[in-house]
Amino acid sequence: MTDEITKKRGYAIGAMSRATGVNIETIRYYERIEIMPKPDRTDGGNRQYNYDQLKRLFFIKRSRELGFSIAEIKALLRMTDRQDFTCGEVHTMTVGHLATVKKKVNDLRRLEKALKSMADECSRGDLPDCPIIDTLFNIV
Amino acid sequence: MTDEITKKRGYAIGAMSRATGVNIETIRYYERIEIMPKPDRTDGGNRQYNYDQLKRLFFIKRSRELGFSIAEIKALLRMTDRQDFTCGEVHTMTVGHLATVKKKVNDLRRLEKALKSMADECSRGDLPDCPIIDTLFNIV
DNA sequence: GTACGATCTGTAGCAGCTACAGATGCAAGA
DNA sequence: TCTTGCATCTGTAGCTGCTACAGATCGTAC
Repeated sequence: MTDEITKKRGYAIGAMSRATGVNIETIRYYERIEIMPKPDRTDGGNRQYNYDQLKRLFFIKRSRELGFSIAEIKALLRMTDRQDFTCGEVHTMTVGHLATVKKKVNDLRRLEKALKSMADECSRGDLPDCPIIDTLFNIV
Repeated sequence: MTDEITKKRGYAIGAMSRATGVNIETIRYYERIEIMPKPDRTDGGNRQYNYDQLKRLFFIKRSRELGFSIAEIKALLRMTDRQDFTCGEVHTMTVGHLATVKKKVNDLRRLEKALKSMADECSRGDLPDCPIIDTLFNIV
């Protein structure tokens, strides 16, 4: 945590952005879609965030990095906001998400294989005659 | 190839869709973004495709399944349309695409690991106390 | 006081579709 | 020939998750 981020004061949106690595525009977007709360404002109208909001933004950032969709994050945050979640529920969501990630990995690996075999067949020649194009163009 | 799809006649958009598995709306979208040509029309104004256009749509479908972006497909099609491509160029594009796919696979596998270890740590309990949420919420 | 960066709002754009509404086209059966 | 009913038409708006402006104001250091 840098000097400008302590638990004491409020943070401007730029400080939030630097602290979390979330783009300023994206922070405002998160407010608009209501996964971040409306923060306090200075007299002039600039946003002033507090420590809880910083933690929340970190939560969102990390969840996004883990591939959770905004809808999933909304569900997680709703649970934590209400404090009515159980560990089991969270586990279920995580495992569900894990399954979709696994599926994506599998899909991409098949795809990788297909691309690789296409590329391997190709002579890289100078002629407009290419097994890659042929493969893509021929109707099975 | 079904009965309605032969080289002889023209195909309505629905036949194209059934033959390739590409959504009707998507076919019209491909026309709009100019990766599919404007087809002939019946007197009443309905689209009538020919065999080349069917092959082209298959090409697009397959390329999309292989994860090529529309921009990449545009480039490939421009080359084949002009007949001025070389096999080497196509190979380069394919290998480039292969690299981004590999990177995606790696990213997703790291993600999968992280999710798995989070899920494994979780006791699936009935309490609102969850190591997953803790992990996501704690500021490092 | 002034300068200059930070922030403001509002809107439009990106990819790659998908989903309507409301109006026609077309083909098969009576 | 008429009718029924699915297929297709155009145009526009929506989806996800941002990002990128423009043009105005805020805030702070000198």
